[in-house]
Amino acid sequence: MPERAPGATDAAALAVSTVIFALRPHETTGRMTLWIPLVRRTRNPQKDLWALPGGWLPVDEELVSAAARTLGETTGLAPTYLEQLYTFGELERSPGRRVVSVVYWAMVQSAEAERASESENVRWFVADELPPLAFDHNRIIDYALWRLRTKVEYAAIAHAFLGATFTLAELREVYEAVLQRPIDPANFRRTVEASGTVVATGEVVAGTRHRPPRLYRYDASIDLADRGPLGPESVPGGQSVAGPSVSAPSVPSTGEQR
Amino acid sequence: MPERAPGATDAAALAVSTVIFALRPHETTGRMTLWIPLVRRTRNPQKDLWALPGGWLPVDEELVSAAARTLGETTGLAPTYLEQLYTFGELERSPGRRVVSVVYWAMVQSAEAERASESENVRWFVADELPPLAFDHNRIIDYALWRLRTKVEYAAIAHAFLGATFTLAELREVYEAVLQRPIDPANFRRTVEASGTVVATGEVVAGTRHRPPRLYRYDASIDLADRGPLGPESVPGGQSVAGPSVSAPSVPSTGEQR
DNA sequence: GCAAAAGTGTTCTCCTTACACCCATGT
DNA sequence: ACATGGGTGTAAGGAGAACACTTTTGC
Repeated sequence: MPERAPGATDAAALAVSTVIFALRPHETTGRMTLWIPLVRRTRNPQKDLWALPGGWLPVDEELVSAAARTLGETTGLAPTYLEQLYTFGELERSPGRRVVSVVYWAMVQSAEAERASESENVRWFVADELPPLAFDHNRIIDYALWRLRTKVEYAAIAHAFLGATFTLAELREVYEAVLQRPIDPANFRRTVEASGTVVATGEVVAGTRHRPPRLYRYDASIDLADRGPLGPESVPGGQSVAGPSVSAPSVPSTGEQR
Repeated sequence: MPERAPGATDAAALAVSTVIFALRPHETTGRMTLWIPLVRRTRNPQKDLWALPGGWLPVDEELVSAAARTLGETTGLAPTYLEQLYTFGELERSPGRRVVSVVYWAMVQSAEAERASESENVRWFVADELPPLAFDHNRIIDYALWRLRTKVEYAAIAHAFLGATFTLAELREVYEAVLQRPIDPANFRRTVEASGTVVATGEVVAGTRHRPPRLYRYDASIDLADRGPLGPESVPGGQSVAGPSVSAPSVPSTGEQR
């Protein structure tokens, strides 16, 4: 166990990347779908391939901050949820140099994501229809997708795709899009209400061509209580940022099978 | 997003540490308890404080390999389970220098751990009765403990503390020690058998002063099937090593409350 | 036979699921 | 009125918890 840190030539390079999720209608089917913004690599290695937003870790910047920063640089948005995913460090994952990437995953609000910046070098892709990406980024995204879909079933994070207030139908649409299966509205309502993670505002939405739905808001006090031993981190620009992944007490996953 | 990795002076140092768990009788109560081996720091900073085994990451070594190596150097054992826990990189976690630590957690067999090496600079501690440790290592262990206790409830990993064959009473004892609560033997049996993760060998253990219990073995084919998108990594010396944390299909958590 | 742990059977309760049905609004 | 989704009622099925009871060994 050497006490002196290794020099530049004999050390791995440390990078931070982020898998960013937003919910938008699918281009052809129109159904709500998970989208991910990627950036085009402008240099070698892997020039012109699409890749996760990220960069080298500055010595004086926190890991989460670096993730939140690259997220902002890519989407122009602040994340509503940001959590460390995994650290990838295989010897051969980047040709020529040993790179260790601390990868985060994030959720941004769907409404905002609609007007997210898109340019020659930044493009949004449907999460399940990705082209071959740079490095091991396909594998990383597969894992992030799995984590999102798993976590949504046991933790109250779905609201991170929505605004401050929302109808239960909107919340249910998030679950259906993420889990890719229909959910029974009746059971969903009961499960969510029983979980206590959600509070009725008393207001309703008018203008629909049917019975006006009630508006709900997430109970922030509950969110704080379920973080486990390591509390949520805070990042300058961001809102709610999760520390080491910790289970929440109750989250709806009700409804029909398949 | 700079393309060139930063040099030594403006880069964080990359370290790998491991939280190692074994099950041994508590020194006073005699009950099965979680133990953790720690090493005494022989240099500054934090000289003479106890710390997690670990070291700087060599450029040419895989992250898991580095974790498995430090584990072997500390306990003299090969891990039966090894999984990445989290990456800690707070600016102020190590005085004087920016250190980013990729932390793994491991389980070693209890029987072997009995005769694990202990010396002036390596000592085993009861996991819930730790002194103040170096750096943020108390916090890291708290998180590792939480992860172990959470994961044991939904993934079939408890057998990693045991040998190739075991009785259901031994397996139950593992659960009781980790979860710190009594479990009903009758319900435990049914839940485990229904999970399909365990197979009877047909043999029994003689010599007890009661009815001879049957011996079981874990079904390895099931273990492989539940890894999710990223399969288990393999490490030269180790046995079963888990890739990015993925849920298992079924694991017992039956029995009495509290 | 007795103690002790292995192993089986049975009931109760709670949570999830399925689905019938009523409610409130726009057209 | 009627279409549409919001919202309520209710019953069936399954998993977990509690606990009585039977089996098989050592002493």
